Amino acid sequence: MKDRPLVAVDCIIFGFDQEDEELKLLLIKSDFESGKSTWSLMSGFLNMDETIDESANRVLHTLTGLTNIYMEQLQVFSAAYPDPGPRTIAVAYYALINITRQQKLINRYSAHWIKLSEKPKLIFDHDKMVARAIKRLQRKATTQPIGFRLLPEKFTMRQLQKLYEEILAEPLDKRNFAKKINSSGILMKLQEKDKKSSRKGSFLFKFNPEKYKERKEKGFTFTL
Amino acid sequence: MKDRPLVAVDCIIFGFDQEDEELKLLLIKSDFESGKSTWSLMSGFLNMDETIDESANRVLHTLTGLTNIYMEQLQVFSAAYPDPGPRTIAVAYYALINITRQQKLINRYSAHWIKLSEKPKLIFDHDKMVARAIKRLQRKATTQPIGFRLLPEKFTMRQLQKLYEEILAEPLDKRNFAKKINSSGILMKLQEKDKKSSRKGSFLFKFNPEKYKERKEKGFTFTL
DNA sequence: GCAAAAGTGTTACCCTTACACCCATGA
DNA sequence: TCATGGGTGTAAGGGTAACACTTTTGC
Repeated sequence: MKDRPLVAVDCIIFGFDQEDEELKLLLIKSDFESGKSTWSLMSGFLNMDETIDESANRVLHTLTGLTNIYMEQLQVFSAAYPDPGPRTIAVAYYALINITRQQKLINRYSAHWIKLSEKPKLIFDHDKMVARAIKRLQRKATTQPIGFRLLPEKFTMRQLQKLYEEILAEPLDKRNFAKKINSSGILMKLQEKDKKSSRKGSFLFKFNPEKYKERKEKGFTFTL
Repeated sequence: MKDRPLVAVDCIIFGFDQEDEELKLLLIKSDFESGKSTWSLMSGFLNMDETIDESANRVLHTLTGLTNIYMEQLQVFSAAYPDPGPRTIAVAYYALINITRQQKLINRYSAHWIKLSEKPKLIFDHDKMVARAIKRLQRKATTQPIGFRLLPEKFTMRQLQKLYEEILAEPLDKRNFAKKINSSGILMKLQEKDKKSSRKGSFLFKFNPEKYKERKEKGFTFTL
């Protein structure tokens, strides 16, 4: 009989903070060993009665209390973990969540939203996982309409653009961006305006999943 | 202490047959249970002293005797395997190999090259894995110059086009194809001609990895 | 000389990009 | 009335896609 490794599930959790308009990561701080703090991704172990996807969802749910979150498997990382302890392999998932929705449960686990630009060094090969997740997110977000998962239900064109600028790490042209998004026809323009960010106020939009589904069936593909 | 699953490694092995110009899969036929034959991917189990990548290479090497093969991890599949037996998760890899290079070892394992278009039903969730691998290959091949891995060192423009037509499952325009490939500048046109396929003969080409590396460093990206 | 595949350019269209001014509002 | 962000159109250029005829050679 073969030996078996322990299977960990590590979650790269992206959030977009509308306050400071930055992309953030949800990280866990463990203060073991006399003040030397260590940062890591949120992790758990696979149970024998669940699939890996279920496991990842459970881990995320435990931390945030959230369900129905966009999650996708990245890949398996099997680099040797620090020697003592059993052989472990890690399956990495990334998740997209809307930051404002929850804050209660997070603090219980000493989890913190950290700006991507200020990411500390993480344990094990978690840094590699994050790098990989960013690349995947960049591709996915320009290929499928998943960016909306990081925003509240109603959002302004400006917020959406800022989000994509953060994801792609490059500035985008305001007019061209609006043109492209509008021509895709998968957003509903609401009559409401958000007046927080300017005196004039800016129109709110909503993602329209039915419209997207309908177009997709006709061969349309979202591309930014 | 957590329970631990058995970790299998399953290989989706693509080959391009220059004889009949078709994309093929290397599949294993097991004739257990009175004539009822079952098809599957080439599989093995993870050893505790190797990474997953190493494991996949070992499995492939065992079957084909080949080393230095293009392999890439697809993802983990953890669907419930037929009930009896230990809990297993499977890491799928896909590989690209040049069919003509080896045939000896393959037969020992009753492995067969099967046309993609004639793929039988496979055990477990191997069908899902294959479907996934094809999609991945389609994306990768139009994005990075990996198609050459499926051809011998020297090949004609026509063979390359046929290969891409197989991968993408759609016909391509001869002139536009040559134009694009040539303008990428990563092929060397040799003086030799291959005279097997026509009286006139067609020029042979070689992939030029140095040139590709050089261009890539200047920001060039291969796209078909 | 003819059959069979190889090789080669041009044009139209679309999509992408660059770019600047007026509008609405609250203070 | 003015400061602030919101909203909008056009023109040029580059890239993609469609398309047909000539060349070479073995038989």
